[in-house]
Amino acid sequence: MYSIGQVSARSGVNIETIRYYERKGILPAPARTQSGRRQYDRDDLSRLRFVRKCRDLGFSMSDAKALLGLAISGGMNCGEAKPIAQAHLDAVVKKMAELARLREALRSLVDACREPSSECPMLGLIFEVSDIPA
Amino acid sequence: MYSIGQVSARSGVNIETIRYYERKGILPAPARTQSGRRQYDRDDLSRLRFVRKCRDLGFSMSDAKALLGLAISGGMNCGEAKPIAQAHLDAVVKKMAELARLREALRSLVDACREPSSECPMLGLIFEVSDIPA
DNA sequence: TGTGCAACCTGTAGCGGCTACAGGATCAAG
DNA sequence: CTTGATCCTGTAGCCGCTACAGGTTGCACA
Repeated sequence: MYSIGQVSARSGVNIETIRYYERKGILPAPARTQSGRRQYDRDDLSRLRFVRKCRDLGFSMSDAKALLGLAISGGMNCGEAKPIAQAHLDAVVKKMAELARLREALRSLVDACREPSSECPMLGLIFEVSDIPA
Repeated sequence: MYSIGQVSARSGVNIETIRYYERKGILPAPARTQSGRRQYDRDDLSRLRFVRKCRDLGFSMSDAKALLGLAISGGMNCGEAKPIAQAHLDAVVKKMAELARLREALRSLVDACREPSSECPMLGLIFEVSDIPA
């Protein structure tokens, strides 16, 4: 039996965040002591760590909730879990492509500022691109 | 002279977003007609497009505000603009590295689900990693 | 047994960057 | 003169937390 402070320390998840997960229904509400304090058991801790791991992997909270549900409900069926992970993987790959474009655009802007000029070419470029066509 | 709808169409920025930028002080408040409607001139439109371009480049709103300020205030000095862009570029590169790690982790999880199994290995892996050490 | 402080509780508000209303005023065309 | 598009303000919601305020417990030590 752990207090919220203890599961926080053991999971690396902020106390406020744990309560937040509970409020949002990501985690089931744990038992309470007579005075109303949350009391977590080993399974509660495992679930919290699972959610934390999902978040570390970049899954949304609703994905984390769904995956935890699948993991808990005996099933553990790839049929449902894999597409969630695959979709997230696809999103990550897509995001990386976007960032790569951004990086190149930023590089060319920063490179434009090689020699010190009173009229910053970078700012000029941003203005140019946004010049009035019509 | 453009209405807010016209600058929205010409800049590709949502009407509500334009008003939001004004509220947040990113853009200066434009003139108004007698009846209180916003009236934008060419410069207003240029500024809006500049901000939009900054946002497209992934700059934060406060960066966009700062860059616009530098671009407007005659100065256009690289000395102030370049570090902002460089810092953002660094952040983008860092973010890409994070995403690359994520992508590999997700790939190995998804790959674990090659052969159909009733006990999804992916979910097992997430649980494993979050197993109770102490 | 008192006392002091750490840890807990609930509820609410804030962050960034929008988006989406509600409920009203105004404009321009038919 | 009516209709419908466009505009106005103000407020609330989204995500995933984080940070309070203001109150109750639990526990160690004198």
